[in-house]
Amino acid sequence: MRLSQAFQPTLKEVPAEAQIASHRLMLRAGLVRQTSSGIYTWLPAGLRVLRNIANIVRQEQDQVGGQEVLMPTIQSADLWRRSGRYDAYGPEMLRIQDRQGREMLYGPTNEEVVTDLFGSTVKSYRELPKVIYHIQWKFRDEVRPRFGVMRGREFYMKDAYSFDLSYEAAVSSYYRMMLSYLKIFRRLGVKAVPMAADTGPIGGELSHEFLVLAPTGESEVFYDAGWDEMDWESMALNPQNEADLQKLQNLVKETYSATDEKHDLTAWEAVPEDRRRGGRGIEVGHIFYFGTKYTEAMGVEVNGADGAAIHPHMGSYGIGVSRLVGAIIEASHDDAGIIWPEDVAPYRAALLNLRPGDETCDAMCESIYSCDPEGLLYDDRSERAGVKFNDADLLGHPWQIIVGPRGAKNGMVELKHRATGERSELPLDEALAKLGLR
RNA sequence: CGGGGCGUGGCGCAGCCUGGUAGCGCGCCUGUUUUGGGUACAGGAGGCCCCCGGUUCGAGUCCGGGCGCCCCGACCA
Repeated sequence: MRLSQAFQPTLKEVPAEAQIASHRLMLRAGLVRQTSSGIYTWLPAGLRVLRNIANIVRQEQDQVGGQEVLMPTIQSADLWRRSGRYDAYGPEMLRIQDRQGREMLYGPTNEEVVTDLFGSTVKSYRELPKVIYHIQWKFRDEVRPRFGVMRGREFYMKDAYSFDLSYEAAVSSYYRMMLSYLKIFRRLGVKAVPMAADTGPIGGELSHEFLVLAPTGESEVFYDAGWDEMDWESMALNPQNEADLQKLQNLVKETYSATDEKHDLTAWEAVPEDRRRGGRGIEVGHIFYFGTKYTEAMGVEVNGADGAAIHPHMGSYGIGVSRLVGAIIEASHDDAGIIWPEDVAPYRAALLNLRPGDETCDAMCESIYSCDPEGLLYDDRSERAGVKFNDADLLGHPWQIIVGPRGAKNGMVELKHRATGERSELPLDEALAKLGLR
């Protein structure tokens, strides 16, 4: 993308409403604009990040057998009456009426829709287990939206639902999903620790939240240093292997972690003092096992091998995709701006032409740009070098390819790594090779 | 939902107490200048002062009501 043609506004000054780093940076870098309290428009760069995250989530969910669908945002109240949650959910649910006066709602979650969908299509035990998920906008009328997209009212969420024939199978699905989540967060470049959690209005008995550690997090967390030390790559747990899932389950049992609401002082005392870790965390995922709560309430059953009806056991698994944009920034930024992990960055590199109009610089930039017009943000504006440097740091692309008259006439470009600040001057070909552009 | 605060060009703010020509910085446009970390100078555009009502000769300013937004707390991907 050529920056001169992009819809990419950056702000020099910080809008007064933004209090925390990620919110300030998202506004300054032109990722989002607020349209009303807790509701945002995503601008091109922000949308790219949102999609990158969603794609990683999608790949990993497919990897563990997830089937992607797209359920609606608007749901009927009747469906929620069948589960008994229409009255239970409270004012957080946005309730609306259509022109016939029918009661509708903007979905805060999708257990009802998915359970109904499943029940109306799946009739035999042979079709289980199933994992159905979608990535869709949700609305929860929060009492107090804040922190930008971290606690918006409208938010983008991946929610998956598992259906199993037995408790044991459902627990396997639960830990398989946990494994998938651990991998997702690793790929997103954040450290998220699963912590014992309350089940809230979704109900159920087994539940973990995934928390990204950050000082601005809303929950207080307590965990065993073991979580910092686990080497998931070399453990290579296979989600399709029951023994590996058991291993994970044991690790979770043996390695303490909890948010303040589930904090267990007795168990905490058992953790050696020098291994106790605490802090604040941002909840970016939440998984639940809640058994037959919805399948029973909504009368969903399949036939077993012996012909007897079985209420499938369910779990639900959420990842706050839009919240993750904020959480990642919260965990990865400096005074100059955002520092994107490679896989979520809106562009893999910024290409800075320090002197547009200079024949050598222009020619070199054009040849670099043509390698990957989609993945490079080419700053071809007639701005001063300082402006370009500052904007590039603010936007936080993993790399900056700096082309100035000094080096260009010798066929050299400068490469700056945003995360380390490291700069090196390289011949053009070497630089391209290093970034995988050639 | 309880407590606090704020609404004035795109952004950050002053002006309000003590009513009388709507201001500053940044950004934007034009020109010159500068050319490796937000350059300098000159000229210029841009404002239902959140809305409604009241007081007054006169309201951004005072009074009443409403709306919006933010912050702190209790609640949640």
